[in-house]
Amino acid sequence: MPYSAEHREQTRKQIVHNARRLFNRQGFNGVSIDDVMAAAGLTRGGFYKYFESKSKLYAEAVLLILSEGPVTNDNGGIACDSPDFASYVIRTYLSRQHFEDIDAGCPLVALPGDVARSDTLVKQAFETVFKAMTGIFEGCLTDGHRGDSDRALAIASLCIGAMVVARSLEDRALADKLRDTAVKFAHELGNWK
Amino acid sequence: MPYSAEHREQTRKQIVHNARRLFNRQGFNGVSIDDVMAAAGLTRGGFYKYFESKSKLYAEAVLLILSEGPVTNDNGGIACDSPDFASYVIRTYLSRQHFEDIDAGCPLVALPGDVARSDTLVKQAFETVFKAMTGIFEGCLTDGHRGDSDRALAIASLCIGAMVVARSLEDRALADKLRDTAVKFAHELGNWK
DNA sequence: TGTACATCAGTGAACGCGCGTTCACTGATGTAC
DNA sequence: TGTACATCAGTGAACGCGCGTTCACTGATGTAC
Repeated sequence: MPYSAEHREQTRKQIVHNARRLFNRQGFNGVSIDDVMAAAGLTRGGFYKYFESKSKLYAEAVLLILSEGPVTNDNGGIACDSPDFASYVIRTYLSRQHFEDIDAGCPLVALPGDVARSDTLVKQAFETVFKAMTGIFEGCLTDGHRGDSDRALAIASLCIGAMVVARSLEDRALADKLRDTAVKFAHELGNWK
Repeated sequence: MPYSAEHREQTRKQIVHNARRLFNRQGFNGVSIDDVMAAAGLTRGGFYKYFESKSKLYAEAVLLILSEGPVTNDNGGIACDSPDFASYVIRTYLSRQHFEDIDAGCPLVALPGDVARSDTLVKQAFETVFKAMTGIFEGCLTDGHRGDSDRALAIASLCIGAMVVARSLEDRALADKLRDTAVKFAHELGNWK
């Protein structure tokens, strides 16, 4: 039994990690298996020792935001069902840093068009991430809005929509305005300060 | 001078028209020039008699929603600065028909990821369409919100975000709920009934 | 009215390239003895 | 402790295919005479 299971796991992680970065930046069709493997320090041929297909890798890369995203691992020290937490998430999501950091950014922003044209597995991965996001917002609703899952859907849609559009505009000033505006109205919808 | 100018214009229109349909469904990389020309009843070789590059065609196809979209040509007989018109646009935009009619749908929904990775000209086309949409909403704001361009940006982001995500989900019921919810909150944000 | 012709819309082969996937192989590894 | 070996991670050539773009060409057209 040569090579440890740990070695295999490590290599696999390297591949998915780099795939996520590349897919986020270039989209599904813009990234080749060569690209992914080279970024992981390997060559083309070994890919199918780890993944059944490019599509399966894609689905896994989309899910990576949940385990390696900025929000899940680091709550900024705030209780995860408080208005402050919602505010923190919104401001982080719509920050200039997230706008620019496409590599490690949210796949909901970088890949929706791609995903709409992909297979079931990929859409399910996308859905899982989206539900995680709306779940966060729903958990932070208080007062008369507690448990208002529709409201959480709307807030998430607003945040995602604003970022998606912002990244597709040529006018940087308008993109900035769009982010700021979305922060403001997301707070308004959630009744957060 | 063989062939009329009209003939040339007609052929050009055929190409862009089919390109729009195909791009909306398959994205930039998913459509080949062969595909576009074949759909227009022509062959590959003639393409460059009409367009400088695939990218230029893409930009033009994105803009087509403005002249051939459902909203501009047919206002449903409602004054275009009234709350009723805003309501009509929102309901049309988030309708099941628009959800399913990807071919003739809004490029803001079908292509944002693609566009973010495209060149300046394409992003400018995207921006033009987006501004047209926010302009409609802004024109319909009344009462205390008149001229509140930020509010119009937020409403547009919400509508676009909801549709973009809805198309990328596997769960059809959740997609439907997302559309309905966006209709509700877009009305709320615009203070429209 | 009829015909020769310049124009240019449209053709289809070709160029150089990259893709996803397969496969026979090499060689590093930890284990058994 | 040292060595032979089974395992399998990783290699790189190959397959069959499609891409964006170029180009020499064909042939339908309306015009000039």
